[in-house]
Amino acid sequence: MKKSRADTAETRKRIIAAASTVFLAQGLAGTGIAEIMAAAGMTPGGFYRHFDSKEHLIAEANSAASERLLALFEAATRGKAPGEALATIVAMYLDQSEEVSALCSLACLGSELRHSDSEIKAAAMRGHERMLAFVAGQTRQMGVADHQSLANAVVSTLVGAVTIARLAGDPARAKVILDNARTVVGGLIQRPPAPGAGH
Amino acid sequence: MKKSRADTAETRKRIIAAASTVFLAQGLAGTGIAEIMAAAGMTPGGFYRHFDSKEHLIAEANSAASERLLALFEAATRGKAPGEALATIVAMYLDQSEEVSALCSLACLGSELRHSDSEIKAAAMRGHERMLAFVAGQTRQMGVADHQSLANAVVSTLVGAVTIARLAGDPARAKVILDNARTVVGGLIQRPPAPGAGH
DNA sequence: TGTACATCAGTGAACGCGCGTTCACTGATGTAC
DNA sequence: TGTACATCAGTGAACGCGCGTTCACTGATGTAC
Repeated sequence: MKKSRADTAETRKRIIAAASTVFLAQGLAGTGIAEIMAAAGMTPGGFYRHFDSKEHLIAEANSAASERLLALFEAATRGKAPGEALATIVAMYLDQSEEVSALCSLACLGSELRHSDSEIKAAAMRGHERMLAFVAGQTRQMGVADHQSLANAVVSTLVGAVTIARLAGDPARAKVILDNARTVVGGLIQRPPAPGAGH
Repeated sequence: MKKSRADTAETRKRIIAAASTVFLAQGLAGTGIAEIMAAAGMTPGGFYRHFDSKEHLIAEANSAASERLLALFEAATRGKAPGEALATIVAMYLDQSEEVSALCSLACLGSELRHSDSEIKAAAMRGHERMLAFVAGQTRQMGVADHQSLANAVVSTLVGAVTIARLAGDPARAKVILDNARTVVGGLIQRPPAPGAGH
């Protein structure tokens, strides 16, 4: 049952979309090819018509996830002033519903990606690069002196807070972690640290 | 070849110590029982005289890791003034050599722990609790208004920065991430945000 | 435009490897008398 | 204190399950003429 070229491309996208969702939710090791294919409405054997290995799919799924995350950031901040825009994405990312943070490979898969092959790590780091560039674009427009440092630290805080909050079984505990991160990052954005304050 | 009770207890500790090191370095899924036992100088079969399952060992290895991390923090800050003490552990944790951060379950295993069973997650969160208590103890003594919020955000930033830095294959990239976190956290400690600044 | 054939997406069973776990066995330690 | 026996830490081979991957097969699509 050969499919038309359009159908084939469509199927490939469907597999990546399914993989992206399931990997982020269940982890890399915790998700099997059969499960992903079932989520895409297919049987395991068909997988290898589209990808050479699970590793290759993981790399593509990560790229797709960062694509979606950045698209959300851009859609939510279009036309907003830099300060407001940054506050918006911080709030979105740290929202307890995890609608946004569940798309972030760094927070959902961070430690697992570290032990994956270099192609996968490179894809994940491109995601970090893009997120960082987005935040740094905001801090730069806000006129922050060392806008790169601040942007980098903000991204680290967001990723760390969500990583820990996802670990906490207790929603109340997760809320405290996310709320505190939001408060402190919010303060940081409104009143950036003086240059060289770290030493 | 039965061993004396002291020997048995010693062996158990040796397995936990080996497991703690190898798990943190290679990840949970990436480390087999046979490998841990070899690192402890034994063969796989002996494992089950000491532990019911890999899961139980993981929980104990995490507890041991947080024990060592906190012991390092305490040893390094003994007799120091709160501000100086906090700056010291931030610098230790964010050091690129990873001598200290390599002991932190949250940064090394964060996303993998999330999909482990609840006993393991509980052990990891006890580690977070202890680290948070240590940092909050410092910020409280420093007279920070909302010392709990600040401590929570500092811990999140440390964990996030190390998680991302470990992912980066490039040491220069890792250095930038760690340095920026140190600079911004340093500023935060010296000049804490005004209460309610986040909104 | 029609026809014959090659291509190839998808199926579903089977393979094979890795790894957690089990097991029969060994021999030194601890205990009962 | 000495002797006989039970206990049990550790060995190393084997088991068995899960999962990534392969494979023979199907049948619809695309292409050559």
